[in-house]
Amino acid sequence: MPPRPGLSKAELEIARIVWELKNASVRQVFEALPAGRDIDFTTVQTYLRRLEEKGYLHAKLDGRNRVYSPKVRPQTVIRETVGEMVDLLFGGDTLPLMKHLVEERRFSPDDIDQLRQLLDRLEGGRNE
Amino acid sequence: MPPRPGLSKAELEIARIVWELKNASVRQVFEALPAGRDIDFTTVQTYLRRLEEKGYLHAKLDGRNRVYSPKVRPQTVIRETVGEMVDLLFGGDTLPLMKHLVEERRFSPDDIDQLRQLLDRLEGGRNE
DNA sequence: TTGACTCGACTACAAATGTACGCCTATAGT
DNA sequence: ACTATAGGCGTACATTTGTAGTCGAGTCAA
Repeated sequence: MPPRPGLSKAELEIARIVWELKNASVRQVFEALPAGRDIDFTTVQTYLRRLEEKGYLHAKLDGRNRVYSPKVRPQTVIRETVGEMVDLLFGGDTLPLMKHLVEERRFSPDDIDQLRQLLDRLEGGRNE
Repeated sequence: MPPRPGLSKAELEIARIVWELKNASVRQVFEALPAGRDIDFTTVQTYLRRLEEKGYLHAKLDGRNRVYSPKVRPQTVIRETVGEMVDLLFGGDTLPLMKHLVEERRFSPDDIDQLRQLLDRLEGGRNE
């Protein structure tokens, strides 16, 4: 089986909304768009259709309305997308991305704590 | 001024090579392609031309050869690309991406140490 | 000086992407 | 029943992306 074709930006945006809602009709997705994101209803329809074609979403009929739900797990899409970006931007090396994030994006002290704990847990696992 | 148009994957791949080489002719870029990446010389030419058009690379003539060099700093491109991905995948929230990376990608104990140190430095800065 | 090469410029072109229109039918209100 | 709506479906279409071919001018070797 050919690997799933990748998601475009617009498609990803829409897919994310479906993930959040778990289950959504075109209209629901449309209405969930952030204010200011000004695209046509039918455009959303098209993205959802493509998402289904590409195998990322599942659609079932509720009466004559299509209700979309995730098919591929978000986790998977995230892994693929991030992986691709790491490859392209850092030649596959994750650490530089981490460094970039820590340096360039603002973290609250709270976030930093959480990260520290994550790292600790990792190390724990390793030593077990 | 309109914001620079984004880079496509193939373009990013090529741009990265130029960043590495600092300075490169089409042929040098072509030859620096990883084994197995089988695209035509003229294709590379096209990507470089587009990169120049989009304002990411600077080209100067060395005799009749074009030599490309970075114009926009890699740092900037990385920031934009990563930022966009964080928006798309995590609604702009960086922490989940960090978590994802820590959980899903393998880090060596050494990497973990480096990350810890990064975090420490951050906190130091904050408390100063 | 005649090939054999190499580049740069221009052109080409299919696929993917971003975005929307139009038509038909079911549905709800009157 | 009659009309104004809303949704589904198919279609459209410009732009961007991935990829390459052609042609003409310079360059090097014989």
